[in-house]
Amino acid sequence: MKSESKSGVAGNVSDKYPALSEEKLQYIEESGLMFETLGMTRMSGRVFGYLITCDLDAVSFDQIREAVRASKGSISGTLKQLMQINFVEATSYPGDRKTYYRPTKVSIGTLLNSRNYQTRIFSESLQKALTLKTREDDVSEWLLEVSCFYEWVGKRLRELVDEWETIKDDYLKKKITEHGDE
Amino acid sequence: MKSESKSGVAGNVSDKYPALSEEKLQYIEESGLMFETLGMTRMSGRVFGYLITCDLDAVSFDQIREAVRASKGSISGTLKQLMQINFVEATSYPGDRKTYYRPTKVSIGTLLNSRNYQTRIFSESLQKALTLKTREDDVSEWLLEVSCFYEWVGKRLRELVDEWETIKDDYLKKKITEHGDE
DNA sequence: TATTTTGTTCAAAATATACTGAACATTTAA
DNA sequence: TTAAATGTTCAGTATATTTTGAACAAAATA
Repeated sequence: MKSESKSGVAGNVSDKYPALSEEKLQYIEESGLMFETLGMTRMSGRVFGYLITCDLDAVSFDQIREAVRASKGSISGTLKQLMQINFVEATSYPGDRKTYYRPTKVSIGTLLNSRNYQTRIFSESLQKALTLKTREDDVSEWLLEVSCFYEWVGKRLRELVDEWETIKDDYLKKKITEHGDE
Repeated sequence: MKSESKSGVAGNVSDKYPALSEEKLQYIEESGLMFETLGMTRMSGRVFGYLITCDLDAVSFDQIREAVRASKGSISGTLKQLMQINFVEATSYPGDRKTYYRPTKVSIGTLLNSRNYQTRIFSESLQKALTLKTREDDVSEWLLEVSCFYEWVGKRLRELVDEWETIKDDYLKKKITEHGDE
């Protein structure tokens, strides 16, 4: 016999795992759309959104599958993607043959670096354009300034990461007391 | 700087406009692929790539159309896109009913700002995830640190733009003499 | 050995996006 | 007024991407 949905809204696939709150389900969808605007797949956003809000140390393939309501194939491919870009990592437990997944808590430096990748590509393309020009005009000037700026700012950003490491404890403490504890 | 080859290797669609060098045609395609990786359309990259390398103050719809070999409809839509995001601007000349297009030479500050847009979206999404969690764990800690870092770095980046404005003349001068004039 | 668990793979279907080309609108020129 | 120039719009087509679902593989268990 199939079990009926407990929450009157959208029925759950099964009752194997505790149901997610309506808010979390909604967040998972939002995260999917957000990842899409970042050029990734909607599914990868859903999976990541689930992993960072599920309040569990790590979750199984099937648990993810149920949370985001997708096929095994889709989950399999998506997890591979997310692990490839180091957004997600796998764990396992002795006496358990399942693989468990959790968000990778990558360092600020790493995040900033991948964030800079696209900018670098763009900047390098502008530099190349400059070499192809046969006359000097305000476009040449602009191309030169922009590509130089990105080169310069790249260096400065690396310094900023170090600076953050030294001040972050104070900054975070201030932030937490501002909002009050939970 | 390189000199333009007049005898195009691959036959052009028409001889209305001077042929582009093989190198520039190749760059235009590269630019298309690059824009695609940035989440934009290939055609917008081709058009922008043409505009920044064409060595003309501004070019007509038809000139663009011939350079990138696309339909009128595609050029029309693409130019609209590029003007929408302020990568391209239109000009006109008295006694000439055509519209001419050229790359917008936007300020460093503006570029940095639009570059930050996606990051801000991502960071805000992580903040929201934090509010949905029902327990404190290392994911909460990570979410808090990352979103705080982005908030902080946003401020610092605005300072960097000011700093750039004060040093850029020296920086560019150094850059130019490094490479030597051609 | 046979069966169950835990996934992976891949062809096909569903979906989304970009591009073309013809019809249309608008303005200027003849 | 007619014709030419300059684009725009949009339906249909072409392409690319994502997702599904069934078949498959490997490992553990009965």
